Amino acid sequence: MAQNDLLTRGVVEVIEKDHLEKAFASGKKLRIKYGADPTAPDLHLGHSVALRKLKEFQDQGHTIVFIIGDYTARIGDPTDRSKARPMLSEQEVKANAKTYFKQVGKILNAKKIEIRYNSEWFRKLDLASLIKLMAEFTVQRILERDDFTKRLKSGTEVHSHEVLYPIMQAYDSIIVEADVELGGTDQKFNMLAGRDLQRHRGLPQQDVITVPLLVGTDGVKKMSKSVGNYIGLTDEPNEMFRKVMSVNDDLIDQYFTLCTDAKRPTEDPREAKLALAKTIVGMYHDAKAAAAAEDEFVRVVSNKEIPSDIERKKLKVKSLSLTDLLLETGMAASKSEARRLIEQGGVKLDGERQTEPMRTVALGGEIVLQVGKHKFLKISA
RNA sequence: GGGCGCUUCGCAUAGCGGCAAUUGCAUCUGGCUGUAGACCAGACGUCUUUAUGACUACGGGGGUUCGAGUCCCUCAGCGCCCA
Repeated sequence: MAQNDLLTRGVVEVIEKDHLEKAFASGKKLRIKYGADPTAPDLHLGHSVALRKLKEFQDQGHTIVFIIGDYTARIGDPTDRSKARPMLSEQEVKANAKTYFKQVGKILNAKKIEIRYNSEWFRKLDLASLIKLMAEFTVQRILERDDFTKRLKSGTEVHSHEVLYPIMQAYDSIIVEADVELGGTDQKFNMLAGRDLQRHRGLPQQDVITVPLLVGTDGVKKMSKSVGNYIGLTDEPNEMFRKVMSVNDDLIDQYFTLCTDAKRPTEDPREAKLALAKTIVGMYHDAKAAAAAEDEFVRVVSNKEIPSDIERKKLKVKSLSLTDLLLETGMAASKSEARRLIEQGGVKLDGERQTEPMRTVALGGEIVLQVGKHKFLKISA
């Protein structure tokens, strides 16, 4: 990829651009810092935006420094009170990191990454040093952060430890001697805090690159696992294909730019999205799987045929009511739900719509049970 | 330390003693369509002999009452204000 694309495609802002360009021109190998959260080891396309950018730098011979924020994770973040996020043990952090880097390896050369756990230095930081560190920032400066301001205005609480996050992240930059820090636009403030601290200590300031936050499949909120609008890097080809196809039309261009190296081939949204889905599945699986997924999609979704590969389940009984069948096979969570689905016309047996909840189903050979549009199950006695 | 208030479906909300309980979002089903979205219709505690049915539910426990989400006491969690 051309060097000028490096700082433009899929990039929102570069601070300081001139400085960074000079550094590139000098041929110096830079240390590029990226923060990772070990609490959520499942990566999705949203993460891939930053990772793909890092990959470009890696290909130029720069060093990617991954900071695993295990220290903060182990303290637990009470901001999200609804979840009462549990503290992670050392083993859990390690296990998460392992799955994390396995997925990162789909994009970056994992062997060349420098991995640092921030517990390495925070564990040793005593109170006196922490106070000294905090003295290097003013409360005003910290409260400038957008979400703090908003929460203060609206009366939502801001826990006092939260103001430490930007400070800790800034400290990370000092320790790993970052030349550049890369992150989503939501990280801008924290990354700039790194610059502040470096300047304050008379160190060279890191440059900051922000990348866009990918909007999720719903077309509204940023992609995240908890919202459920995500496309996971480890999703099965068919599922991945389907999810890409369900992306809002307005996002097609954005997805091409941020998630692939390709360009949108055509104006037609359906065709463009098929190409997009095929490209993305090809990236995280392979071309063969992508082609198969496309066939499957056309067959099942476009032509409404039965999928080629359906899960099977054996039942021990010879006959039972339709409601019980849904319950037994786990296609419905309760009898009431099963009844509801049947009454609303969402249940088919061998392609025939069923409307009678109490009818008895005789099990002999194989029958195909369909619930809703996507759930299929092959049942044998 | 003193005063006030909050806790109801995944989230958010209504609820001045008759409530399986409002509304929005989310979710699910059906319709429409180029997949999705948007849009339209419906559902959204469980169970059954499907009924003006039974049971379980409005933070926990106790009480008043024919009857309590609603009133009283108490415990817990959370928040606001004054000092």
